[in-house]
Amino acid sequence: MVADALSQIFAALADPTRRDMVARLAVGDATVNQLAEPYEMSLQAVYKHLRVLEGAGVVSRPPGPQPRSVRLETEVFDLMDTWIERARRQAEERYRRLDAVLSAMNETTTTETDEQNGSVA
Amino acid sequence: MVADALSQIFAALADPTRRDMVARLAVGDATVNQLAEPYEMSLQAVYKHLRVLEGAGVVSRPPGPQPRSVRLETEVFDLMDTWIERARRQAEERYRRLDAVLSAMNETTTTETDEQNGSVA
DNA sequence: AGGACTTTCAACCGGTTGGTTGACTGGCTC
DNA sequence: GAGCCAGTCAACCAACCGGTTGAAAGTCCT
Repeated sequence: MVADALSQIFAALADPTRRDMVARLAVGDATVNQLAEPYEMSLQAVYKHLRVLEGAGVVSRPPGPQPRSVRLETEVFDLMDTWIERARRQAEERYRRLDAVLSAMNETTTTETDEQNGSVA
Repeated sequence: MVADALSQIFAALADPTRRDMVARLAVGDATVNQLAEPYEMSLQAVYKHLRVLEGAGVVSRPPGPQPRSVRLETEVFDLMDTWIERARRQAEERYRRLDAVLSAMNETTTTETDEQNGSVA
């Protein structure tokens, strides 16, 4: 196992319950019980989710007195952003290049170009 | 199942092979065979990955002549960004607020006071 | 029509996941 | 030290995932 960091982060955030926990933790730290309170599932299930988030580095649990706190670890956002923005930038750049090529072709060759497109799903 | 869009997107990107496909598709469209070429796995396995990406809306396959092309669908990046940045912003704002409170406490009350807790409703 | 190639479906397998229940530990407070 | 409460571990289960193989459609070109 020990999947790479990004895989773990994305996988951790692929669950709605876990995303909700993260959203709530962004507002403020919480204990396991506070975290579990809104959900229907058992406390143990929440704890398991927590361990997934912790394993992905999305969350940390500084040791402390009885009601241990859970804290959001915001660096993972940077990791995701880096990957996402890289892909996005490359794609956009490519589209720009493609447009350039197309318009260049349009200028030089005045032949017809019936290009019908209807994307969108 | 029809899990919500974000869950599907995150889950799709949680696999290294799939992320690699996306990275390569950001550079340019490809056919399934071209996509599959670098990997050890069977063509069918690649196809399955493709369907996951397609199901998440990360990728589209406009109908066309025999070697069908696979195209990256960049809108999903916006969806992820929106979620990520919202969480990040809230967390940062909260830390800023916390810092303000702490420094304020440091200034006004130079004596007693160990009121340190960060709980949440 | 035949043949090659691409695409897709289906069944199967081992490992992981999300959830359950039950039991156990660790600290605090009487 | 008894008891409670928060947190944790372990076993189990059904469902899902990533991969395989085998077979069936399409689709294109002679």
